[in-house]
Amino acid sequence: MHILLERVGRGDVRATWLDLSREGVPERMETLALGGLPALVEAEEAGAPGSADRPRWVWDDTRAWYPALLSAGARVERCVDLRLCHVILRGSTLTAATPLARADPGPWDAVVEPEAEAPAVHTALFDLDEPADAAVASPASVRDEFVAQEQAIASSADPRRLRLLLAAESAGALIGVELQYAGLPYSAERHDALLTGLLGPRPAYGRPAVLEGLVRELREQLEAPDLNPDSPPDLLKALQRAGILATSTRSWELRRIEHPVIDPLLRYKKLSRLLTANGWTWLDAWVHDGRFRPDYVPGGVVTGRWATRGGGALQLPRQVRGAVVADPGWKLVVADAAQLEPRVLTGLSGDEAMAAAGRGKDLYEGIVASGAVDARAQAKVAMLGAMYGATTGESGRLMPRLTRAFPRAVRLVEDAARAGERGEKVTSRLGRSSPLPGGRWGEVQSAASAADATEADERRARSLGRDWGRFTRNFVVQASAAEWALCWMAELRNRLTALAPGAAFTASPHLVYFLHDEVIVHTPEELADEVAAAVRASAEQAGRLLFGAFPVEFPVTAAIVDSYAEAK
DNA sequence: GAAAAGGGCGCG
DNA sequence: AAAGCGCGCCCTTTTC
Repeated sequence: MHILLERVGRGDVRATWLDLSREGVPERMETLALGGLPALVEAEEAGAPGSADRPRWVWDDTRAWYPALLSAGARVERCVDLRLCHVILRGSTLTAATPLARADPGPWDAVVEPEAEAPAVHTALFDLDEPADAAVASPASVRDEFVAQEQAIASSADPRRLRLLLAAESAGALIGVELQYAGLPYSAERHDALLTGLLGPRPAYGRPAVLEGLVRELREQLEAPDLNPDSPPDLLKALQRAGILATSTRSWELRRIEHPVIDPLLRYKKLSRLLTANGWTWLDAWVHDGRFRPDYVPGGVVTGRWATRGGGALQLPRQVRGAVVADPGWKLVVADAAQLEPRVLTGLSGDEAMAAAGRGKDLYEGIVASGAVDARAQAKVAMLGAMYGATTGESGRLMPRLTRAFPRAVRLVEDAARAGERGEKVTSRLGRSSPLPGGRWGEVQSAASAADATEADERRARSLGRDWGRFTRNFVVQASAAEWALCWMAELRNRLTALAPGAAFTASPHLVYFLHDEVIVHTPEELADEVAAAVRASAEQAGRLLFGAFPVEFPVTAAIVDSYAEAK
């Protein structure tokens, strides 16, 4: 049963019960005040979890509906996020022939401006004074859009995969809101202690003492009393005056130079980065009441990966992970999918040899054992090179050996690269397609094939083509890996709910962090082992959902710890 | 004086 | 060894 929700009039919501087997004819409709919605949701969600008569809530945008429901204690098991699904169906090669994909851009294609959207965590319970244009959809369009999407899926080239993708994407939208609601358990005290230990006490203004001392040292050693080490041109000039032949001020380049100024300079860079990215200002802005609550954006990346808005949650440095600490009596289960992308490539290509290499062990060790390369580091660099399109260096040199050992896997990424070079779309396992090259790509390519094309035109076109080929090469793997991760997390979410039936969301095991191929669950100590088992079982299930019976394994590590820093 | 671009670095 | 993919965010410099 689908229940469509849309805003009507001022402060009302219309719920429409729709049974798809009845041609989109509504079973019943009900208009209620917004304040009454949590009660409706709770009543409809009260059935046995997972049973067929469970509702699937259909709305324009999960971020606009779910935070207030969650705050009111109304948890939702399943939804359809029409905005996210629309993006997928408009772009997918599997639905290219459908009316939904062929129509001119409409309101559902509008980019949602971050500032037009209420910050999810601060949304009051259905603010009645919300401006009228806040709703994305006009009153009639939720049902029209839902019906159009259903039609597009049904007439697509692979409805099963698309349905799975859209369900996973929508589950991701729910999880994104729940992650923010729960927050990552975070000790501001530990973070502050770490900063103070490395930088000195928090200054009222200006640089902390340790950084100030380093700047003084740099200025003396380089005999540049006005040096601003934060200015790359300034710094480069000072280095060159001191006889250091660097072409940039990047740390990895400086690291190879032997000179007494390099050590303090590298220390300055590291500490300065810590201060500006995750210093006290960051702490004040993002950590409150023992929780770090970043603003996740499911589907925020072209490949279907998530993005974040503010807080930099997906770049939380290893350096500060000791501040992520479980509550007393609780544990963190930190889970990481081992070598996810190469394993996804294995499944995509049906490469039996690579599946065997990854069976029961570290995939890179397995590649060494297969005789393709001599050392684990080589296996890793070769695989990354294949998936990213490396042509030079060690990675490029290893490609022929990798190709000989795993022809199917390598052919899959090569084919994706060639398609991109021709300006075609490529499509992930479940049906997310890459965008077409934009900007001046078309012009450049036609200029290069024109009769009067110069050599420079051709070079430029080839270079742009290769660039786009590397993007599509990586797209098929990264997008499919993102799908695996969504399925993993959605499955895990259901299993966690089942571990503590009837318990309030944040009083039972729940997801608190997601990082592409890694999740953290916050759980009462006594359930930690069961959570770890659920994490592994969910990974197996995700593998089956994407690749059926093909024997590619998806091992996950699951560490039961008090602090994130203790994992791996 | 604001916006865009560039350099750099954190994460996967 | 620092290339080859996807990001977000900070600071400085350049451009409008």
